[in-house]
Amino acid sequence: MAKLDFSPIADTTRRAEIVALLRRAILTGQLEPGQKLNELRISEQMRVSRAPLREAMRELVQEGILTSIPYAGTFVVDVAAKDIIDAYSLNKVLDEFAIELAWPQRNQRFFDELDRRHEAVKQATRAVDTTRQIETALQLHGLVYEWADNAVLLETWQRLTSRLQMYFALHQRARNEPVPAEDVHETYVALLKGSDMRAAQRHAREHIDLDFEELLAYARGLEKRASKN
Amino acid sequence: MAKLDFSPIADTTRRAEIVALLRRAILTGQLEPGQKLNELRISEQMRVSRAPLREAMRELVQEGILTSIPYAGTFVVDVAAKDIIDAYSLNKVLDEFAIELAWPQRNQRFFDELDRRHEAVKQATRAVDTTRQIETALQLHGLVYEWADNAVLLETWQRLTSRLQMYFALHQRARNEPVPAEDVHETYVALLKGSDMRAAQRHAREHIDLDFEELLAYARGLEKRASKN
DNA sequence: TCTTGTTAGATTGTCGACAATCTGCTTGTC
DNA sequence: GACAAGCAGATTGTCGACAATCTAACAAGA
Repeated sequence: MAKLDFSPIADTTRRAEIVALLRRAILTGQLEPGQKLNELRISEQMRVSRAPLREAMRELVQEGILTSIPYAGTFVVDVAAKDIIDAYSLNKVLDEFAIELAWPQRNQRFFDELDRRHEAVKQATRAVDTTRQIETALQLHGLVYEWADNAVLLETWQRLTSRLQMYFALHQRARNEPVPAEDVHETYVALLKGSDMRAAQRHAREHIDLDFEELLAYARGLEKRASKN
Repeated sequence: MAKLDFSPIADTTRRAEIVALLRRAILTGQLEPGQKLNELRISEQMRVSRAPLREAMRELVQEGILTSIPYAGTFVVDVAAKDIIDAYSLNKVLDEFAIELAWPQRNQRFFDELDRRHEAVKQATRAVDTTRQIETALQLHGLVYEWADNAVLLETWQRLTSRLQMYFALHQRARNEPVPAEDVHETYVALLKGSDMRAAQRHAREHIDLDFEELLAYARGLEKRASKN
């Protein structure tokens, strides 16, 4: 019998589809921070009842991108400068740990996948598709987590990623100019292929800091706007 | 006007109460790993409809202590040795980070709270209340996270704590003998009061390893039992 | 004018019933 | 006896309606 790996079939519940739809809307910035989600309106738009919609919302609340106040409503989480700083500083620590765990697991398949994802980033960059650019970049960074062989770490990172993606999207949206077309991941990929783990960890930190500077500037703008109200 | 700090009023939704009830049942081991949660039966026992119960379950699924399979049911997560190892190794990294962040924030209030929580552990130990012993020990360890002033880190740890508490409870439940009455936190507390941060971090790691050895032995038993089926 | 009480409208929380799906048993066929 | 098809029961997923609660506007009184 020919050996064939089947991927798991898609979730067939409305709930799962609603979660995907809402998550995408939030992470791409179509739903803005602080915005209220009206259950009746959304359920009518999606042509579903409120039950699966509400269950989906509970999931996203636990995922940390929605926040719920009883009898008041469910809102897209507000983003403060502090949140971005916190997420990034934790991300640094986790990245270092992930690289350490993944390091001995690296093999040809790892390198191939690394190249594949790097290529996806470059392609999105060429196409000037900012949303996809963010997605692919995070997927590139996610590879070490997937290879770290630590389910809890991977899950933690995926939760963190949700917010990072949201922050990036907001950032991109805020500034009207297009994203830089240069490829900042060249060194990162090269180091992950190399033999100096410490160097790779160090670069991951510095690389993150680089993006961080821009994001932080955006965050400060948020703060200023908030203090006006 | 006298200055008075009001704490936020309790959540008044059935959903929130159900979450608390179920979480407690799982973390204390009353609901065993792999066990199926029958919605109709539970909703009748609690005298609520299935809607808030299901929403509560979604939250606990995202929290990582329940797992759901569409049209099949919702189950208490299975615990494998690998899960315990993964959770603990991540916990070590986070502990080190938390201590680093909390270190410059320490003040008299921190030390007072540290003593208070330490006292709570000792009291639970004297009373041979194993469930409470686990709870208080985790709260003691949680202090540095609360003082680290990083919301994302704190939230991550709280999620991790859920599982750790569950693992400990299962462990305690598995062995019939009572828990050791000695106090293993004396050194931990002393080091957090001291001036050598590295020493405190190092001890946190080793201390965790200590508990870990016992837990791992339990985990191996689980593996053996699983392989029989 | 400021505060307090009231009320109407909108929105969230909860309920009971129905639809979709799964599981295990039974039946029939070879 | 082995195996597939089909049926019945139980359980989960979804729906529409009702109850509880909040918000904002308005009225009444100090």
